Amino acid sequence: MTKDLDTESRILEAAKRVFIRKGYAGARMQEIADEAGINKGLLHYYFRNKDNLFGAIFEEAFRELAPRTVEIFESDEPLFTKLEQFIDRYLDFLAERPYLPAFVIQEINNNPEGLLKKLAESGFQPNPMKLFIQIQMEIQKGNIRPVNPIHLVVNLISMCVFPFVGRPMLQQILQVGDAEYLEFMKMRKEVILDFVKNAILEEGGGSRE
Amino acid sequence: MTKDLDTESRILEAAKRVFIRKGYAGARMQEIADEAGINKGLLHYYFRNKDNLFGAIFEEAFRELAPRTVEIFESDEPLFTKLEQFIDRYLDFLAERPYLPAFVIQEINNNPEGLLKKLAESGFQPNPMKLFIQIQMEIQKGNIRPVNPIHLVVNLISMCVFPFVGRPMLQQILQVGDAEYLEFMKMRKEVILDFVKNAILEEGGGSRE
DNA sequence: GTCTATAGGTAGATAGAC
DNA sequence: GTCTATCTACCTATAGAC
Repeated sequence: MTKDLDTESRILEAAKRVFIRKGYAGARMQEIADEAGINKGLLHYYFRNKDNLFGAIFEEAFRELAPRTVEIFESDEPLFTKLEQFIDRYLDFLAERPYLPAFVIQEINNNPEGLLKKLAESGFQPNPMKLFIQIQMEIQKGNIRPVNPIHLVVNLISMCVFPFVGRPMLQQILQVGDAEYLEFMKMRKEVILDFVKNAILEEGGGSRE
Repeated sequence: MTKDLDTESRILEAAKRVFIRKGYAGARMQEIADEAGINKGLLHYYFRNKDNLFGAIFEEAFRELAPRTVEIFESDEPLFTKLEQFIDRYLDFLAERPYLPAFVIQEINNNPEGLLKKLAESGFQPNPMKLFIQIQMEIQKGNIRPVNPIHLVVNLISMCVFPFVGRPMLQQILQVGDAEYLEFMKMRKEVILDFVKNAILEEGGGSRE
């Protein structure tokens, strides 16, 4: 439990937990109040209504998640260093917030117009061009196989994020218990990096830088 | 619009659309009635309550989705034929029901106890062992690199499903419009198969059977 | 700032006419 | 089977005491 933070922070923490657990439509102001150890009235005192409270949570969640996701676009490192750092940091990040991506994706899917418009207005404009060009250069140099940069990035993100988003379904399909799944997740950094490297490295090919 | 089907089917079709669009908690019986072109009373006449109606939709959705997902476990084909067939059929299937996996995943995530229990009771018990053993055999024969079978299957499913589940987010990150994304999705069968093959084929290695 | 009480609206479910 | 009207419960939001 969050101890003696100020009330606003307690509300935000509680709201985050409830919204992530139930989604916007399934969350109840009463449940958030209970979880924060206060009463409903105070929720409306601090945040005028449910939309406002949700907006604060969603924006915070997105601000946490998005920079990590697009981090791979910004760095100046060589391609394989970049890939390795991205996988390493992103999986660490997700391991500490395993429910974050499913929450963000669910809410965007349920309300694409509203939420995506707000994100665009808030100036969220990632720029993947630098990475795409870097990949093209490596192809021209003969270091990696000819791969479509967009597909490479989508494959990478998919392999990192989906095991969190689709965890219950994957466990059901693969008939894997909780302990086994956690063990499985620990190995993924190495597995994904190997998988991607082997998929794109030119066989005879040049240097890895 | 669904034309002159019998009422029950019209309700099911409408409910499916609304539940998929809004999720269980966000869906309104009124909206389903409107979408079916009938009134609320009839919903309760055919399906006693919201839970019942949702149950019918979810079970149908899951029955559609799950066999496709685990289809890869059943076939008797050689490994690479199996992979190719799975990617081909699964992406065709998803292209016609792009919102299905996000819906199923969202509802399982929001209510894991209830829905997973029902699935287990309904006898959904996939058996991935045959595929896992087949992969091990190929490794022993030196045809493919030593890869953990679970990770291979998770990587494959992730690359197939996530572009549908996370589409709005991916488009936002990659700054890609609708037309461009559809174009991108058309290429994915080939891309995923190539990616996986290159990732796991032993370089010097043996036959591809 | 924090509480209790309650207003106002809406959603699911039922009753009953046709 | 299908409709309208209505009940009941719940949920968001507000009012007002402390």
